[in-house]
Amino acid sequence: MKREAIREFFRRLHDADPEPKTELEYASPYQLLVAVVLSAQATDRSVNLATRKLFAAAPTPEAMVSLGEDGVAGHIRTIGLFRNKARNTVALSRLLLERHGGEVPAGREALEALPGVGRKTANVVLNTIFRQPVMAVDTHIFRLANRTGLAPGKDVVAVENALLRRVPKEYLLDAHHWLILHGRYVCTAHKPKCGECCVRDLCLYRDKTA
DNA sequence: ATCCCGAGGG
DNA sequence: CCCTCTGGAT
Repeated sequence: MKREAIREFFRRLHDADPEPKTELEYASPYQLLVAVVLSAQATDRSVNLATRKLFAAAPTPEAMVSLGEDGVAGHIRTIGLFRNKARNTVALSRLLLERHGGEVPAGREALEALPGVGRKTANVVLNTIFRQPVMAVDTHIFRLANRTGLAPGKDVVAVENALLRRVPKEYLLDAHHWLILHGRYVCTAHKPKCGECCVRDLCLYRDKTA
């Protein structure tokens, strides 16, 4: 996609949703971190159903450690990969208390040192909580970047770097959420809704059937 | 490359 | 039945 087309692409997403934000429910940086860890290979809707119960029982890292793996698992059983996620949630909470006074660290290295936190989760926290201009490339953004021709790449790191190079600076801070939301509701994996897409004319794909 | 792993949609 | 959902660790 050409430079001016990319600018127009984000201009339209901005007009449609001037202040995009995550649909994950959370009441603190700690809760956002946990919610993102739980969101791997799961829908936001199912994560929110689980975290409502989980955060009511354990709103802080101290309470999460007390609740324990089995206790956490009991609240998140309806999410896929729940055993790994329960283990990581407790271990991560323990590490936050030991190394960071129970606070969420603002650096990539410290975040990725936490169990269950990889590059994508760290980028979500850095962007959403600390408002840093980074790109968390998840399943939606990877698909959309390649399908539209916005920022093609073989793997997620290649797409991340392509986006950082190509997204205009003034849109970079919110680009993550615009792309996620567009991928979730319009540019879906199966049968994308090209008929109701505001950037269809800029897209490489342009579904023939819609 | 493989495993983890429930719910919802088609 | 199949695929997908804001991945990470081994």
